[in-house]
Amino acid sequence: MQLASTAGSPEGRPSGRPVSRQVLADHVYEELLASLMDGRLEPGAAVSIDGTARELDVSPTPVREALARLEHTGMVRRVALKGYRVAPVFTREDFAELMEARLAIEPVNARLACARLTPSRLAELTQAVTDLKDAPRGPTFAEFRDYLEADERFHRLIAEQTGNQFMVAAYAALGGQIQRFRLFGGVGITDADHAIAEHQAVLDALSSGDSEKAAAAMAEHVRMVRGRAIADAPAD
Amino acid sequence: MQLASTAGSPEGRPSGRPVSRQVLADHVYEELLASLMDGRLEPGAAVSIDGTARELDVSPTPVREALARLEHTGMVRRVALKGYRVAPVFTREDFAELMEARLAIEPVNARLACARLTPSRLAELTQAVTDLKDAPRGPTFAEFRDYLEADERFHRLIAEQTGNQFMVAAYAALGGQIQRFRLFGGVGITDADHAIAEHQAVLDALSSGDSEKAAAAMAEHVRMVRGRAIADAPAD
DNA sequence: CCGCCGCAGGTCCTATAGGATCTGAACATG
DNA sequence: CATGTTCAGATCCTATAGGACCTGCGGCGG
Repeated sequence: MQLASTAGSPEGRPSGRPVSRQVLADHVYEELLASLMDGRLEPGAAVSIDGTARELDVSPTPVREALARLEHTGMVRRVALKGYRVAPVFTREDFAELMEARLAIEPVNARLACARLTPSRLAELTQAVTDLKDAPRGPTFAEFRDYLEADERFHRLIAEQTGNQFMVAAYAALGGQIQRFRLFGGVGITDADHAIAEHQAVLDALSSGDSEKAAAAMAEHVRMVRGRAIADAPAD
Repeated sequence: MQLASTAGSPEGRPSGRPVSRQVLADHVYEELLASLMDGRLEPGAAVSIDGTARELDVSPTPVREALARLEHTGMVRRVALKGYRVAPVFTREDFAELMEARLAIEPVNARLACARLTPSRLAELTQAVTDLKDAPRGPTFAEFRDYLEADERFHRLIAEQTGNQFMVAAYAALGGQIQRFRLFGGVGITDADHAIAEHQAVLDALSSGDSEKAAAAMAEHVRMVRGRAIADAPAD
């Protein structure tokens, strides 16, 4: 088994990955996803297949495949013969619907995760909350990027800890939207102190082993997020 | 604005769709999805890109795009540089997880749908239950195909009736798996009489306007499905 | 008889070419 | 001035070509 060297690239990989070779479409997918998550692509902006291919210096074929995958996540939308566009900005109704969905799913995740929590996973969750507390919260995006990442990681870890592939899939279908909303929903991280306290409460409930308490703490957290966003968000 | 005539097709569309032209990749996607839903592609079977392209008489490019979309539904799985395979058979654990996820999502859907049920939607739901009762239940697949379709339609209509795009997405992520399990999970439609009664109960609760009752009826239905499947399914 | 090697076919992956369509702007006309 | 037309560029969509990799099979040496 030798390293992949699909194209010329005569200099070889820096310290080549031994296995799990990567396909160009995967690279394009991750690149586009990062652009969407980081807000480099604004809602409504067109995502040209040919243009992206030129920008990433690949052919349109892998870009087309990456975008086809992205479409199913709701981050981009496609119109036949017209191309892809970044999904439009969230309205208040969208936000209310998203929170309703989170309320249906995340407390269940917390309850299931609590029942089979392992020490190593608990450590990861604790680390996420610690990162949340330590993350800078400056005004520019670069400065609260780590905060958002830790927040998303906390919720995703709980979903994964359920051990239920379908609950993970259901959360993943929402997770990207949650992240996107944080960027463009009009509410910054003015609620950091409250949010950190709520995350800590969820973590405490989980480590106590009381499933119902964990579910309740998560439900309370989501409700509080909803309440603060409604209070802060500008009228649309 | 004129009709699409992408390829030769000199005879034109039978009664051409005025708008919403179709792209080859869409056609391939629907064709593959139908094959998966109908069980023509068995779990674990390889889905060759080139082979599918030859079979449908198109180039590999649209097939690749269609498969990229299908991957995100969980119906097929992809291994880099090795191709796509139909997702493997459900185990008992998979089934238990799927039912857990349904229990988290579908009662919420019933409650939300109940709160904003329109007469026309109620008529559609009633029709679905009627179709369920009238559908043949013979031993061969062709004979209970309509039964499965009506069953899936009933649940999907409720999800759509919530008016919540995220709950629809969450259900859709499960819907395909539910359908697939019905085909290969080892349990046929021996439970039709019970299932029909439960669907009727959900419908009655919905039309009564009692949201909590609707949610309870749906939860009961899912629990009963789980119970019957566990009783019927062979040990794996 | 058993293991190794080369080869052919199939498959995946990417790039490229070319036809069809959309978009926007310049231009002509009432 | 308003409106319709034309045209060029960009874009989408599909087909095709070719390189890299895997797999199975027949032949050869031990």
